[in-house]
Amino acid sequence: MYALVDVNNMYVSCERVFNPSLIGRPVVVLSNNDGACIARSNEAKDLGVKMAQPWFQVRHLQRQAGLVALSANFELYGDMSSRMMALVGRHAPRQEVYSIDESFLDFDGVPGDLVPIGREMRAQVLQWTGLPTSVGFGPTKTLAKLANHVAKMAERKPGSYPTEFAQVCHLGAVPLDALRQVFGATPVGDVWGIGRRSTARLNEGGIHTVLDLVHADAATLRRQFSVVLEKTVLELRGTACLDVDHEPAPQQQIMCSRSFGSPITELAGLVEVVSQFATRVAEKARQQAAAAGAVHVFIATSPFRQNDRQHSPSTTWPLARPSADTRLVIQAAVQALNGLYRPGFNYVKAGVMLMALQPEGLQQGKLDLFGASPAGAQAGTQGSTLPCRPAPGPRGVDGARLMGALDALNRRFGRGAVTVASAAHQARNGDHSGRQERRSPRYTTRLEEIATARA
DNA sequence: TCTGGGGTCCTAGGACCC
DNA sequence: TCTGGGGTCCTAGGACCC
Repeated sequence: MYALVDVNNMYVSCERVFNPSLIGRPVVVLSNNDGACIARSNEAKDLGVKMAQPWFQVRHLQRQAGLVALSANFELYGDMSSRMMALVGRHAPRQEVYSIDESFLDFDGVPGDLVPIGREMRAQVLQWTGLPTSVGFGPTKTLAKLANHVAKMAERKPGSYPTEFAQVCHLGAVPLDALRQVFGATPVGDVWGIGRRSTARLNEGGIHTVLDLVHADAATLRRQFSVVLEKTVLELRGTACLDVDHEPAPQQQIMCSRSFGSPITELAGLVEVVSQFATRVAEKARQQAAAAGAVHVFIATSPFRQNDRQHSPSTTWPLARPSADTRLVIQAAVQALNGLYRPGFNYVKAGVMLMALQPEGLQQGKLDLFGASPAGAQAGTQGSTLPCRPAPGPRGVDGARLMGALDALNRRFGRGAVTVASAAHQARNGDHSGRQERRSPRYTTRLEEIATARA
Protein backbone atom coordinates (compact mmCIF):
# COMPACT_ATOMS: atom_id res chain seq x y z
CA MET A 1 0.00 0.00 0.00
CA TYR A 2 1.21 3.48 -0.89
CA ALA A 3 0.69 6.83 0.76
CA LEU A 4 1.02 10.32 -0.59
CA VAL A 5 1.68 13.01 2.01
CA ASP A 6 1.37 16.54 0.80
CA VAL A 7 1.55 19.94 2.51
CA ASN A 8 -1.57 22.00 2.00
CA ASN A 9 -0.73 25.20 0.10
CA MET A 10 2.95 24.68 0.95
CA TYR A 11 4.42 28.13 0.43
CA VAL A 12 1.59 29.94 2.13
CA SER A 13 1.68 27.47 5.01
CA CYS A 14 5.44 28.07 5.48
CA GLU A 15 4.81 31.80 5.69
CA ARG A 16 2.01 31.28 8.21
CA VAL A 17 4.26 29.28 10.53
CA PHE A 18 6.31 32.42 11.15
CA ASN A 19 3.56 34.97 10.70
CA PRO A 20 0.37 33.66 12.29
CA SER A 21 -1.49 36.85 11.45
CA LEU A 22 -1.75 35.43 7.94
CA ILE A 23 -3.88 32.54 9.16
CA GLY A 24 -7.46 32.79 7.99
CA ARG A 25 -6.65 35.52 5.47
CA PRO A 26 -6.40 35.28 1.69
CA VAL A 27 -2.67 35.02 0.91
CA VAL A 28 -0.71 34.46 -2.30
CA VAL A 29 3.00 33.90 -2.89
CA LEU A 30 4.40 35.57 -6.01
CA SER A 31 6.94 34.36 -8.55
CA ASN A 32 10.14 36.05 -9.58
CA ASN A 33 9.55 39.74 -10.37
CA ASP A 34 6.43 39.50 -8.26
CA GLY A 35 4.85 38.62 -11.61
CA ALA A 36 2.41 35.80 -10.97
CA CYS A 37 0.74 33.89 -8.14
CA ILE A 38 2.46 30.56 -7.57
CA ALA A 39 0.76 29.61 -4.32
CA ARG A 40 -2.61 30.47 -2.83
CA SER A 41 -4.23 29.96 0.52
CA ASN A 42 -7.69 28.39 0.51
CA GLU A 43 -9.15 31.84 1.14
CA ALA A 44 -7.32 33.17 -1.94
CA LYS A 45 -8.58 30.24 -4.00
CA ASP A 46 -12.10 31.04 -2.83
CA LEU A 47 -11.60 34.60 -4.09
CA GLY A 48 -11.03 33.09 -7.53
CA VAL A 49 -7.25 33.56 -7.77
CA LYS A 50 -5.95 30.97 -10.25
CA MET A 51 -2.63 29.14 -10.27
CA ALA A 52 0.04 31.17 -12.14
CA GLN A 53 -2.37 34.07 -12.55
CA PRO A 54 -0.61 37.39 -13.21
CA TRP A 55 -0.44 39.57 -10.13
CA PHE A 56 -1.67 42.67 -11.93
CA GLN A 57 -4.95 40.89 -12.62
CA VAL A 58 -5.70 40.26 -8.96
CA ARG A 59 -3.91 43.18 -7.34
CA HIS A 60 -7.20 45.01 -6.80
CA LEU A 61 -8.21 42.28 -4.36
CA GLN A 62 -5.76 43.71 -1.83
CA ARG A 63 -8.16 46.54 -1.09
CA GLN A 64 -11.37 44.81 -2.03
CA ALA A 65 -10.84 41.63 -0.07
CA GLY A 66 -7.73 42.02 2.08
CA LEU A 67 -5.60 39.82 -0.17
CA VAL A 68 -2.00 39.63 1.05
CA ALA A 69 0.86 38.99 -1.41
CA LEU A 70 4.37 37.83 -0.53
CA SER A 71 7.46 37.36 -2.68
CA ALA A 72 8.68 33.78 -2.89
CA ASN A 73 11.21 32.82 -0.22
CA PHE A 74 12.55 29.55 -1.59
CA GLU A 75 15.32 29.29 0.93
CA LEU A 76 12.73 29.11 3.70
CA TYR A 77 10.48 26.70 1.81
CA GLY A 78 13.35 24.38 0.97
CA ASP A 79 14.43 24.17 4.58
CA MET A 80 10.89 23.59 5.87
CA SER A 81 10.54 20.92 3.21
CA SER A 82 13.55 18.93 4.39
CA ARG A 83 12.28 18.98 7.97
CA MET A 84 8.88 17.73 6.92
CA MET A 85 10.35 15.06 4.63
CA ALA A 86 12.60 13.73 7.37
CA LEU A 87 9.62 13.40 9.69
CA VAL A 88 7.26 11.55 7.37
CA GLY A 89 10.09 9.31 6.17
CA ARG A 90 10.26 7.72 9.61
CA HIS A 91 6.80 6.23 9.30
CA ALA A 92 7.35 3.88 6.36
CA PRO A 93 10.05 1.49 5.16
CA ARG A 94 10.56 3.36 1.88
CA GLN A 95 10.15 6.96 0.86
CA GLU A 96 10.24 8.87 -2.39
CA VAL A 97 10.53 12.65 -2.13
CA TYR A 98 8.45 13.60 -5.12
CA SER A 99 8.49 17.39 -4.94
CA ILE A 100 9.16 20.18 -2.48
CA ASP A 101 5.91 19.44 -0.66
CA GLU A 102 5.02 15.85 -1.54
CA SER A 103 6.32 12.47 -0.56
CA PHE A 104 5.26 8.98 -1.54
CA LEU A 105 5.62 6.32 1.13
CA ASP A 106 5.61 2.57 0.57
CA PHE A 107 3.92 0.74 3.43
CA ASP A 108 4.51 -2.68 1.99
CA GLY A 109 4.80 -5.15 4.87
CA VAL A 110 3.42 -2.78 7.49
CA PRO A 111 0.63 -4.58 9.35
CA GLY A 112 -2.56 -3.10 10.73
CA ASP A 113 -4.82 -0.22 9.88
CA LEU A 114 -3.00 2.54 8.05
CA VAL A 115 -5.48 5.31 8.74
CA PRO A 116 -4.41 5.79 12.39
CA ILE A 117 -0.78 5.81 11.21
CA GLY A 118 -1.69 8.52 8.73
CA ARG A 119 -3.41 10.58 11.40
CA GLU A 120 -0.46 10.25 13.75
CA MET A 121 1.97 11.23 11.03
CA ARG A 122 -0.13 14.24 10.16
CA ALA A 123 -0.40 15.34 13.79
CA GLN A 124 3.34 14.99 14.30
CA VAL A 125 4.23 17.07 11.24
CA LEU A 126 1.75 19.73 12.31
CA GLN A 127 3.12 19.87 15.83
CA TRP A 128 6.80 19.72 14.99
CA THR A 129 6.92 21.93 11.90
CA GLY A 130 3.61 23.80 11.94
CA LEU A 131 2.77 22.59 8.45
CA PRO A 132 -0.72 21.18 7.73
CA THR A 133 -0.72 18.11 5.51
CA SER A 134 -3.14 15.76 3.79
CA VAL A 135 -2.56 12.03 3.56
CA GLY A 136 -3.92 9.66 0.90
CA PHE A 137 -3.55 5.89 0.87
CA GLY A 138 -4.10 3.57 -2.07
CA PRO A 139 -2.91 0.30 -3.62
CA THR A 140 -1.20 2.26 -6.44
CA LYS A 141 0.55 5.60 -6.55
CA THR A 142 -2.16 7.08 -8.75
CA LEU A 143 -4.85 5.98 -6.29
CA ALA A 144 -2.82 7.34 -3.37
CA LYS A 145 -2.64 10.63 -5.25
CA LEU A 146 -6.37 10.57 -5.82
CA ALA A 147 -6.98 9.72 -2.15
CA ASN A 148 -4.85 12.68 -1.19
CA HIS A 149 -6.92 14.92 -3.45
CA VAL A 150 -10.08 13.59 -1.82
CA ALA A 151 -8.63 14.17 1.67
CA LYS A 152 -7.89 17.76 0.81
CA MET A 153 -11.19 18.51 -0.90
CA ALA A 154 -13.26 16.80 1.81
CA GLU A 155 -11.72 19.16 4.33
CA ARG A 156 -11.84 22.27 2.20
CA LYS A 157 -15.21 21.87 0.53
CA PRO A 158 -17.60 19.97 2.76
CA GLY A 159 -20.12 18.20 0.57
CA SER A 160 -17.68 17.47 -2.25
CA TYR A 161 -16.77 14.13 -0.66
CA PRO A 162 -17.82 12.33 2.54
CA THR A 163 -16.47 14.17 5.59
CA GLU A 164 -14.82 11.06 7.05
CA PHE A 165 -12.28 11.33 4.19
CA ALA A 166 -11.10 14.74 5.38
CA GLN A 167 -7.33 15.04 6.04
CA VAL A 168 -6.66 11.31 5.79
CA CYS A 169 -8.29 9.12 3.14
CA HIS A 170 -7.64 5.44 2.41
CA LEU A 171 -9.14 4.47 -0.94
CA GLY A 172 -7.82 0.92 -0.56
CA ALA A 173 -10.01 0.40 2.48
CA VAL A 174 -13.42 1.62 1.31
CA PRO A 175 -16.29 -0.54 0.06
CA LEU A 176 -16.66 -0.83 -3.69
CA ASP A 177 -19.78 1.31 -3.93
CA ALA A 178 -18.08 4.09 -1.95
CA LEU A 179 -15.17 3.93 -4.37
CA ARG A 180 -17.59 4.18 -7.30
CA GLN A 181 -19.10 7.26 -5.71
CA VAL A 182 -15.70 8.90 -5.37
CA PHE A 183 -14.85 8.03 -8.98
CA GLY A 184 -18.17 9.37 -10.19
CA ALA A 185 -17.70 12.63 -8.30
CA THR A 186 -14.18 13.28 -9.62
CA PRO A 187 -13.50 14.91 -13.00
CA VAL A 188 -10.80 13.16 -15.08
CA GLY A 189 -8.75 16.35 -15.07
CA ASP A 190 -8.14 15.91 -11.33
CA VAL A 191 -6.26 12.66 -11.91
CA TRP A 192 -2.46 12.68 -11.66
CA GLY A 193 -1.05 12.54 -15.19
CA ILE A 194 -4.10 13.86 -17.02
CA GLY A 195 -3.51 17.46 -18.02
CA ARG A 196 -5.47 20.08 -19.88
CA ARG A 197 -4.92 18.66 -23.34
CA SER A 198 -5.93 15.12 -22.53
CA THR A 199 -8.88 16.31 -20.46
CA ALA A 200 -10.30 18.20 -23.44
CA ARG A 201 -9.84 15.23 -25.76
CA LEU A 202 -11.29 12.76 -23.25
CA ASN A 203 -14.30 15.00 -22.71
CA GLU A 204 -14.88 15.13 -26.45
CA GLY A 205 -14.96 11.36 -26.39
CA GLY A 206 -17.60 11.41 -23.66
CA ILE A 207 -15.23 10.61 -20.79
CA HIS A 208 -15.82 13.12 -18.03
CA THR A 209 -15.36 11.44 -14.67
CA VAL A 210 -12.86 8.95 -13.28
CA LEU A 211 -15.67 6.42 -13.37
CA ASP A 212 -16.01 6.92 -17.14
CA LEU A 213 -12.28 6.54 -17.49
CA VAL A 214 -11.89 3.26 -15.59
CA HIS A 215 -14.63 1.76 -17.76
CA ALA A 216 -12.97 2.83 -21.01
CA ASP A 217 -10.88 0.39 -23.05
CA ALA A 218 -7.24 0.74 -22.04
CA ALA A 219 -5.80 -0.51 -25.33
CA THR A 220 -7.87 1.98 -27.31
CA LEU A 221 -6.73 4.80 -25.04
CA ARG A 222 -3.16 3.70 -25.60
CA ARG A 223 -3.60 3.96 -29.35
CA GLN A 224 -5.42 7.28 -29.22
CA PHE A 225 -3.30 8.85 -26.50
CA SER A 226 -0.19 7.18 -25.13
CA VAL A 227 1.15 4.45 -22.91
CA VAL A 228 1.18 7.01 -20.15
CA LEU A 229 -2.59 7.29 -20.14
CA GLU A 230 -2.96 3.53 -20.40
CA LYS A 231 -0.85 3.12 -17.28
CA THR A 232 -2.91 5.74 -15.49
CA VAL A 233 -6.09 3.79 -16.24
CA LEU A 234 -4.54 0.53 -15.05
CA GLU A 235 -3.37 2.21 -11.87
CA LEU A 236 -6.84 3.61 -11.21
CA ARG A 237 -8.16 0.06 -11.55
CA GLY A 238 -5.72 -1.07 -8.88
CA THR A 239 -2.94 -2.55 -11.01
CA ALA A 240 0.33 -0.98 -9.90
CA CYS A 241 2.51 0.17 -12.80
CA LEU A 242 4.65 2.62 -10.85
CA ASP A 243 6.80 1.88 -7.85
CA VAL A 244 8.18 4.14 -5.19
CA ASP A 245 11.49 5.47 -6.40
CA HIS A 246 13.50 5.62 -3.21
CA GLU A 247 16.85 6.08 -4.90
CA PRO A 248 16.27 8.67 -7.55
CA ALA A 249 18.68 8.68 -10.48
CA PRO A 250 20.97 11.67 -10.77
CA GLN A 251 19.43 14.65 -12.54
CA GLN A 252 19.63 14.75 -16.30
CA GLN A 253 19.50 18.49 -16.73
CA ILE A 254 20.17 21.55 -14.63
CA MET A 255 18.38 24.70 -15.61
CA CYS A 256 18.31 28.34 -14.69
CA SER A 257 15.86 30.58 -16.48
CA ARG A 258 13.99 33.69 -15.60
CA SER A 259 11.93 36.45 -17.10
CA PHE A 260 13.39 39.92 -16.87
CA GLY A 261 11.96 42.87 -15.00
CA SER A 262 11.78 44.74 -18.31
CA PRO A 263 12.52 43.69 -21.92
CA ILE A 264 16.13 43.54 -23.14
CA THR A 265 16.88 44.40 -26.75
CA GLU A 266 20.67 44.73 -26.78
CA LEU A 267 23.07 41.83 -27.00
CA ALA A 268 25.19 43.20 -24.16
CA GLY A 269 22.29 42.95 -21.74
CA LEU A 270 21.57 39.39 -22.78
CA VAL A 271 25.23 38.45 -22.38
CA GLU A 272 25.04 39.60 -18.78
CA VAL A 273 21.95 37.65 -17.81
CA VAL A 274 23.03 34.56 -19.73
CA SER A 275 26.41 34.72 -17.98
CA GLN A 276 24.67 34.92 -14.63
CA PHE A 277 22.44 31.97 -15.42
CA ALA A 278 25.47 30.04 -16.64
CA THR A 279 27.26 30.85 -13.38
CA ARG A 280 24.31 29.54 -11.42
CA VAL A 281 23.93 26.25 -13.31
CA ALA A 282 27.65 25.59 -13.03
CA GLU A 283 27.40 26.11 -9.27
CA LYS A 284 24.48 23.73 -9.07
CA ALA A 285 26.35 21.13 -11.09
CA ARG A 286 29.38 21.32 -8.80
CA GLN A 287 27.11 20.91 -5.78
CA GLN A 288 25.90 17.65 -7.28
CA ALA A 289 29.40 16.64 -8.34
CA ALA A 290 28.21 16.56 -11.94
CA ALA A 291 29.79 17.70 -15.18
CA ALA A 292 27.90 18.81 -18.29
CA GLY A 293 28.55 17.64 -21.82
CA ALA A 294 26.63 20.44 -23.46
CA VAL A 295 25.08 23.82 -22.74
CA HIS A 296 21.64 24.70 -24.04
CA VAL A 297 20.60 28.35 -24.28
CA PHE A 298 17.31 29.98 -25.16
CA ILE A 299 16.03 33.53 -25.36
CA ALA A 300 12.43 34.47 -25.90
CA THR A 301 10.15 37.39 -26.65
CA SER A 302 6.80 37.67 -24.93
CA PRO A 303 3.79 36.03 -26.58
CA PHE A 304 1.68 38.40 -24.49
CA ARG A 305 3.05 41.46 -26.28
CA GLN A 306 0.96 40.92 -29.34
CA ASN A 307 2.25 43.91 -31.24
CA ASP A 308 5.86 42.73 -30.91
CA ARG A 309 7.53 40.56 -33.51
CA GLN A 310 8.23 37.21 -31.91
CA HIS A 311 11.58 35.44 -31.80
CA SER A 312 12.26 32.56 -29.45
CA PRO A 313 15.27 30.60 -30.65
CA SER A 314 17.32 28.04 -28.78
CA THR A 315 20.44 26.05 -29.41
CA THR A 316 22.76 23.53 -27.82
CA TRP A 317 26.50 24.06 -27.67
CA PRO A 318 28.73 21.10 -26.91
CA LEU A 319 31.61 21.35 -24.47
CA ALA A 320 34.92 19.96 -25.63
CA ARG A 321 34.71 17.67 -22.64
CA PRO A 322 32.37 17.41 -19.67
CA SER A 323 32.85 20.30 -17.28
CA ALA A 324 31.28 22.31 -14.49
CA ASP A 325 33.83 25.11 -14.75
CA THR A 326 31.96 28.42 -14.60
CA ARG A 327 34.29 29.97 -17.17
CA LEU A 328 33.82 27.23 -19.73
CA VAL A 329 30.07 27.15 -19.22
CA ILE A 330 29.85 30.93 -19.63
CA GLN A 331 31.97 30.81 -22.77
CA ALA A 332 29.83 28.14 -24.36
CA ALA A 333 26.60 29.88 -23.33
CA VAL A 334 27.72 33.23 -24.70
CA GLN A 335 28.85 31.67 -27.98
CA ALA A 336 25.49 29.99 -28.27
CA LEU A 337 23.78 33.28 -27.48
CA ASN A 338 25.73 35.08 -30.19
CA GLY A 339 24.25 32.71 -32.73
CA LEU A 340 20.72 33.22 -31.45
CA TYR A 341 20.50 36.94 -30.99
CA ARG A 342 18.78 39.18 -33.56
CA PRO A 343 18.61 42.94 -33.10
CA GLY A 344 15.23 44.61 -32.92
CA PHE A 345 13.38 42.19 -30.66
CA ASN A 346 12.09 42.72 -27.14
CA TYR A 347 13.42 39.71 -25.29
CA VAL A 348 11.74 39.10 -21.94
CA LYS A 349 13.16 35.78 -20.89
CA ALA A 350 16.27 33.65 -21.19
CA GLY A 351 17.55 30.39 -19.84
CA VAL A 352 20.66 28.23 -19.63
CA MET A 353 20.46 24.47 -19.30
CA LEU A 354 23.24 21.98 -18.67
CA MET A 355 22.71 18.79 -20.66
CA ALA A 356 24.34 15.38 -20.90
CA LEU A 357 25.25 15.41 -17.25
CA GLN A 358 27.57 12.79 -15.88
CA PRO A 359 29.29 12.22 -12.57
CA GLU A 360 32.32 14.42 -12.13
CA GLY A 361 35.53 12.51 -12.61
CA LEU A 362 33.97 9.95 -14.90
CA GLN A 363 35.45 11.65 -17.92
CA GLN A 364 37.40 9.25 -20.03
CA GLY A 365 41.02 10.10 -19.71
CA LYS A 366 42.25 13.42 -18.53
CA LEU A 367 43.66 14.27 -21.89
CA ASP A 368 42.08 15.34 -25.08
CA LEU A 369 43.47 16.56 -28.31
CA PHE A 370 42.89 20.21 -27.51
CA GLY A 371 43.78 20.40 -23.85
CA ALA A 372 41.13 22.26 -21.92
CA SER A 373 40.36 24.94 -24.46
CA PRO A 374 36.63 25.51 -24.60
CA ALA A 375 34.95 23.87 -27.57
CA GLY A 376 38.33 23.77 -29.24
CA ALA A 377 38.14 27.52 -29.76
CA GLN A 378 41.70 28.14 -28.67
CA ALA A 379 43.12 24.91 -29.90
CA GLY A 380 46.79 25.08 -30.48
CA THR A 381 47.36 28.27 -28.56
CA GLN A 382 48.22 26.69 -25.27
CA GLY A 383 50.88 24.23 -26.11
CA SER A 384 50.55 20.61 -25.18
CA THR A 385 49.25 19.30 -21.91
CA LEU A 386 51.45 17.09 -19.83
CA PRO A 387 50.12 13.65 -19.03
CA CYS A 388 48.91 12.81 -15.51
CA ARG A 389 48.17 16.39 -14.50
CA PRO A 390 44.84 18.13 -14.41
CA ALA A 391 44.52 20.20 -17.52
CA PRO A 392 44.71 23.93 -16.88
CA GLY A 393 41.69 26.17 -17.42
CA PRO A 394 41.46 28.93 -19.99
CA ARG A 395 44.05 31.14 -18.30
CA GLY A 396 46.28 28.34 -17.21
CA VAL A 397 44.80 28.17 -13.70
CA ASP A 398 43.85 24.81 -12.27
CA GLY A 399 40.10 24.82 -12.88
CA ALA A 400 38.98 22.51 -10.10
CA ARG A 401 40.89 24.34 -7.40
CA LEU A 402 39.73 27.71 -8.64
CA MET A 403 36.09 26.63 -8.68
CA GLY A 404 36.49 25.14 -5.23
CA ALA A 405 37.81 28.44 -3.92
CA LEU A 406 35.01 30.33 -5.66
CA ASP A 407 32.36 28.12 -4.08
CA ALA A 408 33.95 28.39 -0.64
CA LEU A 409 34.02 32.19 -0.81
CA ASN A 410 30.43 32.37 -1.95
CA ARG A 411 29.33 29.98 0.77
CA ARG A 412 31.00 32.14 3.35
CA PHE A 413 30.14 35.60 2.09
CA GLY A 414 26.89 34.94 0.27
CA ARG A 415 26.04 33.98 -3.27
CA GLY A 416 27.55 36.29 -5.85
CA ALA A 417 30.27 37.61 -3.52
CA VAL A 418 32.85 36.44 -6.04
CA THR A 419 32.01 35.85 -9.66
CA VAL A 420 33.35 35.88 -13.18
CA ALA A 421 33.64 39.38 -14.59
CA SER A 422 31.25 38.95 -17.50
CA ALA A 423 28.48 38.03 -15.07
CA ALA A 424 29.10 40.91 -12.74
CA HIS A 425 27.98 43.99 -14.63
CA GLN A 426 24.62 44.11 -12.98
CA ALA A 427 25.33 46.77 -10.43
CA ARG A 428 26.53 49.16 -13.10
CA ASN A 429 24.09 48.51 -15.88
CA GLY A 430 20.84 48.11 -14.02
CA ASP A 431 19.36 45.14 -12.34
CA HIS A 432 17.77 42.42 -14.42
CA SER A 433 17.26 40.12 -11.49
CA GLY A 434 13.83 41.50 -10.80
CA ARG A 435 11.72 42.62 -7.95
CA GLN A 436 11.30 40.79 -4.66
CA GLU A 437 9.70 43.48 -2.61
CA ARG A 438 7.61 41.36 -0.31
CA ARG A 439 9.96 38.59 0.76
CA SER A 440 9.77 37.39 4.34
CA PRO A 441 12.96 36.77 6.36
CA ARG A 442 14.80 33.48 5.84
CA TYR A 443 13.98 32.51 9.43
CA THR A 444 15.54 29.07 9.50
CA THR A 445 18.66 29.41 7.36
CA ARG A 446 20.13 32.87 8.08
CA LEU A 447 21.21 33.69 11.58
CA GLU A 448 20.77 37.40 10.98
CA GLU A 449 17.18 36.82 9.89
CA ILE A 450 16.14 34.46 12.65
CA ALA A 451 12.69 34.91 14.16
CA THR A 452 12.57 37.03 17.29
CA ALA A 453 10.26 36.30 20.19
CA ARG A 454 8.56 39.14 21.95
CA ALA A 455 7.13 39.10 25.44
C1' DT B 1 2.98 48.76 -17.56
C1' DC B 2 2.79 44.07 -15.36
C1' DT B 3 1.87 37.12 -17.48
C1' DG B 4 6.63 31.27 -13.07
C1' DG B 5 10.66 28.20 -13.00
C1' DG B 6 12.56 23.63 -12.82
C1' DG B 7 12.02 19.23 -14.09
C1' DT B 8 10.59 14.22 -16.39
C1' DC B 9 9.04 11.03 -19.87
C1' DC B 10 7.40 9.65 -24.47
C1' DT B 11 7.20 9.81 -29.49
C1' DA B 12 8.16 10.69 -34.25
C1' DG B 13 11.32 11.28 -37.59
C1' DG B 14 15.90 11.87 -39.47
C1' DA B 15 20.72 10.34 -39.70
C1' DC B 16 23.51 6.74 -39.94
C1' DC B 17 25.16 1.99 -40.21
C1' DC B 18 25.78 -2.48 -42.43
C1' DT C 1 17.02 0.92 -66.79
C1' DC C 2 17.14 -1.15 -62.44
C1' DT C 3 18.30 1.96 -56.86
C1' DG C 4 17.16 -2.42 -49.84
C1' DG C 5 15.77 -3.11 -45.48
C1' DG C 6 16.30 -3.41 -40.79
C1' DG C 7 18.25 -1.66 -36.77
C1' DT C 8 20.02 1.96 -33.52
C1' DC C 9 20.93 6.45 -31.96
C1' DC C 10 19.93 11.20 -31.51
C1' DT C 11 17.08 15.23 -31.38
C1' DA C 12 13.13 18.21 -31.21
C1' DG C 13 8.87 18.87 -29.56
C1' DG C 14 4.83 17.84 -26.83
C1' DA C 15 2.49 16.70 -22.61
C1' DC C 16 2.63 16.62 -18.01
C1' DC C 17 4.03 17.52 -13.10
C1' DC C 18 4.53 20.76 -8.96
